[in-house]
Amino acid sequence: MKRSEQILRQHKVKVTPQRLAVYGVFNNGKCHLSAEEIFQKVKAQVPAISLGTVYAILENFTSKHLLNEIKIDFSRSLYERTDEDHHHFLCRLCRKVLDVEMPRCPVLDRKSVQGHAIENFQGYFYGVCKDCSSKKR
Amino acid sequence: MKRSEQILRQHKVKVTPQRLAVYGVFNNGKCHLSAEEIFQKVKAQVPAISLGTVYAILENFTSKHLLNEIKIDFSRSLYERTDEDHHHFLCRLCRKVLDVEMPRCPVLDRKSVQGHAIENFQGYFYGVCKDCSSKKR
DNA sequence: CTCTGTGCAAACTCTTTGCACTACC
DNA sequence: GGTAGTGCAAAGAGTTTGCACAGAG
Repeated sequence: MKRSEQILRQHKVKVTPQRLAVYGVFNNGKCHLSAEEIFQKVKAQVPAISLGTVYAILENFTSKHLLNEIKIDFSRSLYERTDEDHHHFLCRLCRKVLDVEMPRCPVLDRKSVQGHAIENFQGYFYGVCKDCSSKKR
Repeated sequence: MKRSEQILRQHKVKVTPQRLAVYGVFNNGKCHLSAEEIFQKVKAQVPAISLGTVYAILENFTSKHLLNEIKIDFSRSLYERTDEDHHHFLCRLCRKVLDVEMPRCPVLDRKSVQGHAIENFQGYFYGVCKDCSSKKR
């Protein structure tokens, strides 16, 4: 699978087995993963990897816009591929984070607000998800 | 100033000097404060208060919708009065959090998305603020 | 009087840092 | 070969927890 390697190079990210493995974790469809989850998954491929390295790679990837850091939950960060365009929903009961597709808001296409240059936007919804509200009644 | 006391009671929050002091910290215009900042300000009025109590009060106030927890910055939470309606902007250079007034997006008035009940929304912009970009050139 | 809130300190979680070693380019 | 990445362990920040005492309703 040369594809991931190309993408890393396109983003001017130095290629290592650890980085390919971290990037590869996100290949299986849409997902939001914590550093710890990524660490566990990557260990299957690169057993010697350390959690510190995972954090270093995640920091590198987010600064190069390969990944987005999602801070919707109040304890840990989640990460996802940047190629997805949506908001996020956190259920206060089951703590699951769900993607929310919505009609694109015109403000999000703006390059600046009140003179401040916009590089990124995150929209977070909080509430109770469909599954949890149906369980209750 | 009986006003704060009334508001606390209206929100079914038991009134104590500590709680009045924490609530009072937000009286001076729009502000986003961290737990530590609130702790420091409240100590002026209630010297014996502890940081743990501040956290307990903040948790109580957010659950009763007296305050909003803002998790835009990746290290600590900020808190603000709920009566303000806006998004937030974090400057990646000076780390300041700014309010962003914008045309209200129609999706925000929805009570649910894809079957999930919405109780709260936070819109976070990331980038470089006006002050920092003017300093650079 | 009872139950919740408070103060204090220790514990916990997630993340960052320092340093020696490794390996991309 | 030089610079950036890695592994490990320890440190750090912010927040939570447990418990005994105090105070609101």
